[in-house]
Amino acid sequence: MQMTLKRRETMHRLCGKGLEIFNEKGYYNTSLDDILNELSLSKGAFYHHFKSKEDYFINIVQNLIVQKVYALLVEPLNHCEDPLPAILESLENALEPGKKNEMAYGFMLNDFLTEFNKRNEEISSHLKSILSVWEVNLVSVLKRGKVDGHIARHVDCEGAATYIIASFLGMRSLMMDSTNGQLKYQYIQQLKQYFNAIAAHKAAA
Amino acid sequence: MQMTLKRRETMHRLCGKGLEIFNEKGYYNTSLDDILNELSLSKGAFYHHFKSKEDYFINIVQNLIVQKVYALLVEPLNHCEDPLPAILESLENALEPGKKNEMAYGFMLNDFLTEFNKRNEEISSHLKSILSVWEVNLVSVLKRGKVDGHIARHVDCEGAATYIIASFLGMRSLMMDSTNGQLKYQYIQQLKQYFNAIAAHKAAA
DNA sequence: CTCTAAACCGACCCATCGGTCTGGTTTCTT
DNA sequence: AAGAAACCAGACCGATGGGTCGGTTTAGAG
Repeated sequence: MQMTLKRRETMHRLCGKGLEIFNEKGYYNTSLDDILNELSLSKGAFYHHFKSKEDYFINIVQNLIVQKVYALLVEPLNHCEDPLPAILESLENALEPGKKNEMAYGFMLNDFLTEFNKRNEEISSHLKSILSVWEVNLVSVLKRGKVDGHIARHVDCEGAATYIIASFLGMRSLMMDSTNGQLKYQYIQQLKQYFNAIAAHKAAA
Repeated sequence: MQMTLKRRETMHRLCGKGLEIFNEKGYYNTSLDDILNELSLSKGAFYHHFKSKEDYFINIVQNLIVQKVYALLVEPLNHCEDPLPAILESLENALEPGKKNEMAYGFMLNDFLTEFNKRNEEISSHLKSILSVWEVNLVSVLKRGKVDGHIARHVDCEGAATYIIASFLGMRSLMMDSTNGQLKYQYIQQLKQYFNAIAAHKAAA
């Protein structure tokens, strides 16, 4: 039983540090030794726990990234009254630079998505399925908002969800280097304009 | 003189095929031999014309990609009356799948941007400067639109430009695999909503 | 204290790929 | 014709990095 604990602990350390460095330098630009040296572990230790670099990364995706996306972008939408402000807040939150240099700028789906596209079908599909979860949830929240009278009836919820996701992914691309806080502010402002266009406008209260 | 022509012709073939394959498989995932075999050329030929793979790609960026962006996204905006519809059309155009399988889906700035980020500062900066040209032009066109009374006075043109670019880049991320024509349609529709929000609404005509 | 198996080490293997080098062939110049 | 310069072929080099393998340590069970 203790051995299983040790195993878990090591795997956990590997995954955590792995995500950190992969996010920093990219998957293909990070060698196993880069990570292993950092943790003072050896190749042998690594291959004792994971069958390949790919297997390792999939593990990271499914354990850490999924959780991150869910916590930041999915869950917060499910306990709100008016969806539009809630979505806005979740996006703003996800674009927030992490405390210290840890996991800067929310999460990194877009970078990985692009990196694995046309290069590793397996990993790509895992990442895409994460996006899909987000999208489905967005659509459902938007539809609810329509029923509740917060969103105009003419709005195409699927289209809106896609559009929101696209703008968010693109924003992360633009923010990838320059720590330009301005960008985030601009984005939120413009998104508000868009949300204003699809919100239900109550008869003058 | 003839020699110079030969040189140009070979370099041109190399760049064309290079962009095609790099776009297809990514820069780091494409070896020189991949390209050379396709053209029945040798390493010797290659290194006679370019000093390195990096030099080669920069050549491609500055000759081919710059032109593509300019022709698709910059130039069309400079001879229009109302900027908003013109922008919309240029984006729609840029998302169009190329004829045949040649240069599918407009261009590929976002993919390269992500690939070189944190990996090759030199190439990154070239790519970013292309984005910058686009952005500056967008801003200037939007400002003109404001003066001409097509765009509401309260609009932050810089913010709007950033937002448009972000949504476009993100859209290309989403479209990268699935040949989902639906996506493009959805995007254009939602963008229209946004444009509607920042357009100047003439007093009931 | 032993014995076993999990955990771990690190030298090694090997495929890939950017880049070099040598030498050959075509093309232009004189 | 002949020499130079451009052009190209392809064997080779060196570094990198994923993956392997035999051996060593550690820790819990009996």
